[in-house]
Amino acid sequence: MKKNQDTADLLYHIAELLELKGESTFKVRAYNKAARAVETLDTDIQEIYAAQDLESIPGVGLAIAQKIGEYLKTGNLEYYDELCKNIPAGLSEMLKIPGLGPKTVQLMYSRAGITDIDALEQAARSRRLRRLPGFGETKEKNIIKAIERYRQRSGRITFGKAHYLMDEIFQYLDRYVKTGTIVPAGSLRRGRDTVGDIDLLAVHDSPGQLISAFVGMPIVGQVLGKGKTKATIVTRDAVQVDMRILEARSYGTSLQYFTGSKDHNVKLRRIALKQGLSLSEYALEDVESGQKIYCETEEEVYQHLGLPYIPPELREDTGEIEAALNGTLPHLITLQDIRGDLHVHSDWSDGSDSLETLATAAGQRGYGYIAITDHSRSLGIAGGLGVNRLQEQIHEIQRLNEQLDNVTLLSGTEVDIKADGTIDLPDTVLARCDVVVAAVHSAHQQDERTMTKRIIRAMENPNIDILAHPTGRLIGERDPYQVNMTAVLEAAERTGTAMEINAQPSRLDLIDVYVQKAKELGVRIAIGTDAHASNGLDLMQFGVMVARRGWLEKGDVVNAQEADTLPFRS
DNA sequence: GCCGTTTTCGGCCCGACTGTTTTCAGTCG
Repeated sequence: MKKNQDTADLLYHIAELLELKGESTFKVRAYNKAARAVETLDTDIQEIYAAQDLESIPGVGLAIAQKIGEYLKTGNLEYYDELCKNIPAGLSEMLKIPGLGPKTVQLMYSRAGITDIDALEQAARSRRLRRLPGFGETKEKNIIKAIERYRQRSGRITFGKAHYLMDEIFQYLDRYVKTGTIVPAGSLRRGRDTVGDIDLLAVHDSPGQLISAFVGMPIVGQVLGKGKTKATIVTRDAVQVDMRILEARSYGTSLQYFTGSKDHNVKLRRIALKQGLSLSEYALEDVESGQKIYCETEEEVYQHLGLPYIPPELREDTGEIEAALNGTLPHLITLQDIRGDLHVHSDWSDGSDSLETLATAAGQRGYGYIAITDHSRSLGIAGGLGVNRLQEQIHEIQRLNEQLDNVTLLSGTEVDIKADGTIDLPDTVLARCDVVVAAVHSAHQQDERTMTKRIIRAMENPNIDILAHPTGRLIGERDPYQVNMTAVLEAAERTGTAMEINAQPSRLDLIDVYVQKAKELGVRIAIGTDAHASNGLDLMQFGVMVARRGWLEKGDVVNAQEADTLPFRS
């Protein structure tokens, strides 16, 4: 569904160009909103276009629908070409420099002829920028620093990296917050698979002291801002972290506000206004009387608006507010619901721990079972098991199970889906396994049609229980392969194959949008850590996060069941 | 440009911080 992303990118770019042109912010917002809606569609936009139903996409009206239509039909958009003609291409990239917005970029272009980042840097270094109205020496220096940061910045980081960085910060600040609390907000709290920057909120008796400690941490590379209630730093490896100090009486409204998403908040505020209430991070305020209602918890905020509590992972304005109004919010799965792990590697292939060690680790986590799914023989590089070794392992697991008390080891394998969709181990051997996980590990470059056919062929093999890391992406390193995920999900439903949410922070696929789609289709989901050592079992929390973002409940997840009721054990 | 259990026209979330301004505009989240 590359066209969805292409279309969304086009709309995003139009929004940027309109911004630079000085168009109404509402128009800009409209294009951005439409772009986001297209980006998160779980249907191929070409199908929607073919059904002449583009305007059914929320945020897409007549004007944008026509533009999308023209683009899909001809591969071009005259309106867009016209915009590009009048605005130098480099201006869009200048907008990406933190601190520079459309007004500033436009001013620098019209008054100083600056059309890209290189020219901007030159102007700043030669002290020509400070002559512009509203500019000064400080601003000039800040722009130079911002450009340097922009050039070394790595973009969004994985949720896992953000999570571990947050832990590190908490450990450091621990001694300062004995009398208060610090919690994450923003996309980190919502559990997005990538995080742009880290938002932290704190309640503390001596805000000044906490802010000073925060900007003085050893990991700080640069302090971008430091005020009474908020500070912003960039770590040495270029991750931005914001810290805000809150008042205890406003904790609920503030946490709600800074958790976002922006779209969720906008809709929530609109609902508030309809009830005569203005919602800010400080309080709910009666518009007429000016009376303030303080909320110490998020639950109170939602309650005052007549809504049940909406978990952070759902707050993306993808129907959660409507579901809350209708009383149809899901009871999201939690880490405590997980009973086992169905994707684990041992030292029989490229893992580092023995079967016994893994069994013990599973027990320590309260699991009833884990499936040992070492690589099959195609992955020679990962020490893949051939038929004989796998049979040996099956015997060894049977032997161990007789000694184990609370944990059952399931014998399994992670087989390779070859380029033509066949499996690299014979069915006779697969049939002897408790769990067979299948995945693509090669020929990622196949076109969408070939890849889709390949995967579906594998799923039609009755021995295949789970399709692992279904898009093959490695966040920030490798794009997902081209595959028609809707067709794959329909095949999963038809063949009874479970789709995996791979809990590795660099993978985290199936992604949330398709998890939700899978649920709608009645496809089961397995959350697997793909652990290569016993501590890798702890990655489960990241997989559960994705499941929650996909609206999953306990009953939707295979490994939230006990071993004896697993659907594919015969 | 989109949208409608007060609206098909007139709205569209709200406040902190910064740098430059003597009272505010721009940017960000």
